[in-house]
Amino acid sequence: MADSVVLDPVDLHILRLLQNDARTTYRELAAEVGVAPSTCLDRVARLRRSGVILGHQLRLDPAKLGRGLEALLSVQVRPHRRELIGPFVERIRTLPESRALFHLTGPDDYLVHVAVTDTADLQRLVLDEFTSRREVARVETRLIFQQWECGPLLPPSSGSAGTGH
Amino acid sequence: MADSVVLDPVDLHILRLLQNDARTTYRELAAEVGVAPSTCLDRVARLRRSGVILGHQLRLDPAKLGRGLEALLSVQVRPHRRELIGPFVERIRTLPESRALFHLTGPDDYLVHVAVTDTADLQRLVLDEFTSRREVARVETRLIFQQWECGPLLPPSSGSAGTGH
DNA sequence: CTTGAAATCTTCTAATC
DNA sequence: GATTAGAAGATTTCAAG
Repeated sequence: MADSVVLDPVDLHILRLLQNDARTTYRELAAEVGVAPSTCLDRVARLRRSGVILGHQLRLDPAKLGRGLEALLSVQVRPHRRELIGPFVERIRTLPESRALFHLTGPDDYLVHVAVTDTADLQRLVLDEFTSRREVARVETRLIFQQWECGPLLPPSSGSAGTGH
Repeated sequence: MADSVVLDPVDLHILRLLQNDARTTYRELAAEVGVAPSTCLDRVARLRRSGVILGHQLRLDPAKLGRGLEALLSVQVRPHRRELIGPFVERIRTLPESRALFHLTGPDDYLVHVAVTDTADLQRLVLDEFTSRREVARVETRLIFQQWECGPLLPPSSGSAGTGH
């Protein structure tokens, strides 16, 4: 299920192009990669089936939606037991302010990436949704000055990833 | 530039649908929202022009690409001056292991989300690309057990965001 | 993997409300 | 000013080689 997949240079080329712009047409992909459009269709369908491509996502600007302030919240959940962390995760995941949630090693159990209107909104969020919860032992808030997406995700340098199956 | 934009219920409905699946056709959007396909085209084009929609992105599974271990690195850069942090950011952004980079308030200046092959790969990355740099004063590594994407990004509850421009 | 054709989708113009 | 209908042009998709 989590095993890596064998990718040839054509797959990698297609993935790089689609990561650059997920709306690139099969015709353009074909011209760029040097195969027929139907081959690109076939490759992309296979990459979807094999789970390499999880989906197509819209990137939105939170500031344009009235959520111009972003922050990371480090949260300790104590005691750190399944019957407490399950509901915690579910609640945090469904908050409209939450963008991403990580379960981590280390003293802080969770990291929550949130997008809010302003500092007052952030204060409300921390007080009403985090520190008010019995299982939340500690919350540390850090504001995000700036963030960057990084280059395309590709297999480690060898070129074809792992041993496949 | 970062001002929020006025969105009516049709825009919000379209955004919700596209965040669910960015490949939804205008025809399907139209049927769901209750307007003509050409209207959907128009709305989406406007949302792009106004900057609400930044682009279309492919979501990939790092594990399937041979990067089954993810981690967050907290980094202190000292002294924290522009002539040092500029090259640092540029270098980290272009690492194939980097997925996202945040400049933060608080004692740790940067948070780097990385995807690597295994713990040996992570050790190499930390030693060769972080602690070996003169301006990196401290690196704290936390492994990611699990991560979740959260619900669709929408304007704060009032329904239409901000005052527009 | 490619060709080629059919179905579907995107996109534009003109007309309408 | 925004929306719709309809038509032309692309694109996607499939079957056959």
